[in-house]
Amino acid sequence: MLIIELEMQSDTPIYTQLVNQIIEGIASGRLKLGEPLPSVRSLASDIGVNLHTVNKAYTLLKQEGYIQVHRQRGVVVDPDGMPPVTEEFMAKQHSQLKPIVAEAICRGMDKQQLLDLVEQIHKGIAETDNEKENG
Amino acid sequence: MLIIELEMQSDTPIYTQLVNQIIEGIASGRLKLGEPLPSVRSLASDIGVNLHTVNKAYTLLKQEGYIQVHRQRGVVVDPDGMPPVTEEFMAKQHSQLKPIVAEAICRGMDKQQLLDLVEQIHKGIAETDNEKENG
Amino acid sequence: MLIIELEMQSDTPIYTQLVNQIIEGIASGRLKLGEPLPSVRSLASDIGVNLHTVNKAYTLLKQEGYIQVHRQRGVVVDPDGMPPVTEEFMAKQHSQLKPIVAEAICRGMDKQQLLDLVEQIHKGIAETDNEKENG
Amino acid sequence: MLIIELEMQSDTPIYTQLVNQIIEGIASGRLKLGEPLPSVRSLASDIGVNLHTVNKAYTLLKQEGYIQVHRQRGVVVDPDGMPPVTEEFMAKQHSQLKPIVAEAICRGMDKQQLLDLVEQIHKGIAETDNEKENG
DNA sequence: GTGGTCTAGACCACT
DNA sequence: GTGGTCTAGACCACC
Repeated sequence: MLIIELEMQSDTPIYTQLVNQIIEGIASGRLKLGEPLPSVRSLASDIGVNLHTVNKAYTLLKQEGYIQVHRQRGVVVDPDGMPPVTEEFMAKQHSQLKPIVAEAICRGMDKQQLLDLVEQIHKGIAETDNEKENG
Repeated sequence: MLIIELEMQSDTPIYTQLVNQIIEGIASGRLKLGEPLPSVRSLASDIGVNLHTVNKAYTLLKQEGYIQVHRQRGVVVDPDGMPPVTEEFMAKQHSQLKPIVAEAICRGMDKQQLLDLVEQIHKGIAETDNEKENG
Repeated sequence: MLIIELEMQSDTPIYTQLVNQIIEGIASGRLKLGEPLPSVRSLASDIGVNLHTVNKAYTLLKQEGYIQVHRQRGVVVDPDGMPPVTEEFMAKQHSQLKPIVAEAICRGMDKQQLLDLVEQIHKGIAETDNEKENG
Repeated sequence: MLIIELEMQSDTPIYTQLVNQIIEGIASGRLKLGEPLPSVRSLASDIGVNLHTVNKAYTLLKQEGYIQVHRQRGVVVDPDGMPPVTEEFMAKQHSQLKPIVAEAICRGMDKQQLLDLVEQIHKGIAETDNEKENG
């Protein structure tokens, strides 16, 4: 089971934190394709948030193609694979990264430092992935 | 003068878009240290938003150390330089980058593609800077 | 509940008076760590000011680390403790105290009188704290 | 002559900075009773601010009894001595000190640290005073 | 119902 | 004319 850690005083909405952590779970391999996720009800009670909040997160993940929601089988990580790298997605990545990169430049981080940071984050997420490959 | 382009129907608050674009302006060298920014009122009327929205953006930029409100020269890019790379800043960068990297991994972008994207964005911002150097 | 007393004709902005009184409430122990504060709207209507004025006070207190906006519990005194004594804070204290001390010297208060005044104010704030300890 | 140092990007109005620095000049003994101050015009041009700003500072200092303004002799530190410690003054000191002390308590400065800080500031101002005594 | 955001319009302090 | 403050009223996102 994926361990969800929420910061209730963050400015990031809870449903967004949920979405992010589930996507990170998939990216890291802790959640495998086809693997079941807890029901809206049980997850909501587990992490102590409103049903609507979990529901919103699941709805978003479904819309973007990360999960499937079946009446009987429940919620599962989409067994047919992840959504592709669309132009729309690239545009979103670009617009999200731009202000981050700009701020880094302003404060004097050079390009290599920034790339190192991204690489470090990538490693931090993907290393569990290797365990999956070997497991 | 910096050209501000707002997306009024974006989910990103207008004041945040303003903050980002001004930071990008500084990062790109289009806005130089000590350079004056338009007054709250004139910028607000120029871009067609309320004065308070611009004021909020300026207040945030001031708090983070990007600009100063000089009693005689008005609002200027902080002539004493940009805020440093603090631990707090690195933590913010990390938490902002993490979900972006995770989503990229999920969708099958490999590490190099991601690094290339960041590098491309970096170039896109910094190239105006070079024009300044050479100009 | 903390009793807020505002002087509407003071030259001190209302939001600053609010910030000060809430900080005094925490210092005196009348507001404990983790204790909830009234919502922006209810406090605004209670003390008869605009919602934005209260909001500005809360925003400042949040930025300085005195309070948190918890997504479920609402606004609370930061349960993780108060902000530390940073160099920046000491510098602010110094620059605020300097003109006060200078004026006292001019008017002939000697050092001991001044120290007594500070001690008296300190007691005045901290004594409620003792009541809490003993109560 | 008193050296005036203004911070144009401070949130403290320039006229207030002027008032404070002149009072500190008197407190430290660098400005003696009866000593002449520069005219509004010359001071304004010296420090590069508007006439009105200097005028406002002098007006306030006169109202509080720190200086005298004569048509012929010009502006002088009041030769008859400084204003006394009135109840009104004590009330002002109290209300100014209260939020400073409260914030110090919140952040964990103990009473002695605070008293030490005040004493240190007092010394910093008054030590020039001794030179006056000996001079 | 909560805080967050935006608008519109007003007054004041400062320079 | 500048920024700072305050008000009033509105809509939205979140829970």
